[in-house]
Amino acid sequence: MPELPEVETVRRGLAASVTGRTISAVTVAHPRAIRRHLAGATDFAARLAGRRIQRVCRRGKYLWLPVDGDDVLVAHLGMSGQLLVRFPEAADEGHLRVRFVFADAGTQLRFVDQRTFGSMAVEPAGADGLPPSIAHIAIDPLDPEFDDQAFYALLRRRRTGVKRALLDQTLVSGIGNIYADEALWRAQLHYAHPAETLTRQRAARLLGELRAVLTAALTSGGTSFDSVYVNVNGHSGYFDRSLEVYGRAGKPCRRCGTAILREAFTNRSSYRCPYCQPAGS
DNA sequence: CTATGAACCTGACAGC
DNA sequence: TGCTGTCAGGTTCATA
Repeated sequence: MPELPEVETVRRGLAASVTGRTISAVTVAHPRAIRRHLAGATDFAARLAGRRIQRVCRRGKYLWLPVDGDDVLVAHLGMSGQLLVRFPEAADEGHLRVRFVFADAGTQLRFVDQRTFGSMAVEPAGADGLPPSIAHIAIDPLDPEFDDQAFYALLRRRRTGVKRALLDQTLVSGIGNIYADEALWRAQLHYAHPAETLTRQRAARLLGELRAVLTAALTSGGTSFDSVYVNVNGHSGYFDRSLEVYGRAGKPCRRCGTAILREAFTNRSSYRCPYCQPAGS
């Protein structure tokens, strides 16, 4: 599950259902799902068995679960990963990759991932409590520690288009293709606007719109066009109904009525209103 | 440093 | 009913 609102929805679900639980057994059904755990499946399972989950944390699109001892279980959902809380008798999902059984609960945690771009790993926590493997990931805009002024300065130092900058998880995290396009539409910015020439006012407007759209999506439980993006109970969010540009090629802009444009961008798609977000804007 | 493309996978869908 | 091509909320690496 991709972007910040969807991952945060999963984090909240996990926090409510697995915090304080002790893992009794871990089964890795597909080695690719733990490819970032270099020591392999046996070691992965052994390092979690008998450990109690203390919390469920998130930065950007990454989740991590500190367990007793000094280890953390790090997870990234990639494009199609799901973390599901299921009763043991529920049939295995077709793309079940890792199963966590608890000693003290009637449910299991299952990592299901069709495309296997997601992955999990266990590692020792860093000095700051963050998993070392995500030290390169910037803080996200909903984090209370986010420094707006520092963000403007870093943004204007980039010699690239503003959307590219937003998608760079080392500059600001949690934003993907949907919410980048939505925030740019709200801020009336063209995706190729050079980051270095953004005025402070426009950068502030953009950051404000980013926070607004991420927060609104979170309230709806995230964006979901199909059953791939679901919370821990397997239910979809409904923010797709509130999207202004993403996926709306040819449909009228909700602000001016002009047909929304879809253009190739970095091996994927970018959506914009040609009137509200013309080249150069 | 930035930019591009490809790679990693599976499945859904459109068009022929 | 196939088949082929295209596309998908991400990250990372190699090559210019």
